[in-house]
Amino acid sequence: MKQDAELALVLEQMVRVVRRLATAGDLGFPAAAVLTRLVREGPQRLTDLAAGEGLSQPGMTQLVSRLERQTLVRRNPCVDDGRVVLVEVTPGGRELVGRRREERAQALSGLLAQLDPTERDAVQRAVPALARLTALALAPQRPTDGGPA
Amino acid sequence: MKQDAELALVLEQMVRVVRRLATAGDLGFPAAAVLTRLVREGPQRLTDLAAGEGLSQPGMTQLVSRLERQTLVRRNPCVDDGRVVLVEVTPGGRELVGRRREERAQALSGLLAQLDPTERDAVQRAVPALARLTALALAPQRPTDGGPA
DNA sequence: TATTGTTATACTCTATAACTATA
DNA sequence: TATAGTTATAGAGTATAACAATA
Repeated sequence: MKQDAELALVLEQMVRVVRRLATAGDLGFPAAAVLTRLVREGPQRLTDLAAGEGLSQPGMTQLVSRLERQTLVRRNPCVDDGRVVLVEVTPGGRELVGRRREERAQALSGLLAQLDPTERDAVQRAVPALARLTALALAPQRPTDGGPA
Repeated sequence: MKQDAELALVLEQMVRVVRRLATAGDLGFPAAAVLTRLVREGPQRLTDLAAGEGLSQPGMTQLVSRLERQTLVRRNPCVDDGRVVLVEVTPGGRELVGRRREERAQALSGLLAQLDPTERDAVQRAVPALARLTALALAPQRPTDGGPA
């Protein structure tokens, strides 16, 4: 369908837009995502972070090391299990997440303000559906399995 | 506004989704974008490609070099001006763009099929507005300048 | 032996600075 | 001198394979 192709194009443009929406701290998308997750969900094991962000475990080790070097996160040992590392956001990291959220909100509302009321309305009506769409796309997909039995 | 925050979240999720929508040829997002542009618009100068994709000129030199190594593009000299390089997609590159487009369309229509008719409708109605939104966001922004004089 | 995490290595993506070649 | 492009260098982001430490 033609609509699908247009939607695909718009989605790809969005990728570019989102990457320019917030730039505080000079963090890339994955670094910001990890930081945001730590703020939202509290300290986490490295393995869980990797799984949650769809990265490999070594990839997450390195990302966390970079964030640690910038003192945005801390590695804490786990008392129950000597193997696990609990990653925790620092006050500085928390503050940066807040600033990015601000930036993003500012930029976005500036853009929305330039749309016609009709357009704004169309976008807002689509948000729940788009949220469902992304949730479906990001859910662990098992094509031969219709879901939980 | 609360809606803005939700929209921002959805947009970020979209970034993840788009990156998983098409994987043929193992190309990253920028590589695929350059290739697609070359298919759509024909041979281009390196400088124009860099400007069009929002990369630095050296960045584009390297990206084009990688694509050339994979024989997805070719560098051609320009007869009018010995300094310029015209980058052209090869048949293999063109074919790969086609395959990726297929993949993406498949994945996307699979996702849309899982939405309710109401949700699908809401998404489709928002596409033009979202296109405008991304166009606004990606336009060269000069806050103190209302546009071409 | 299985799990958690790190190190080693390699590749893409990206920038700035310095350079070459052509106009 | 200005423009087009490349090379040098550095850093983020990502993967797989091999390893160490703990359970």
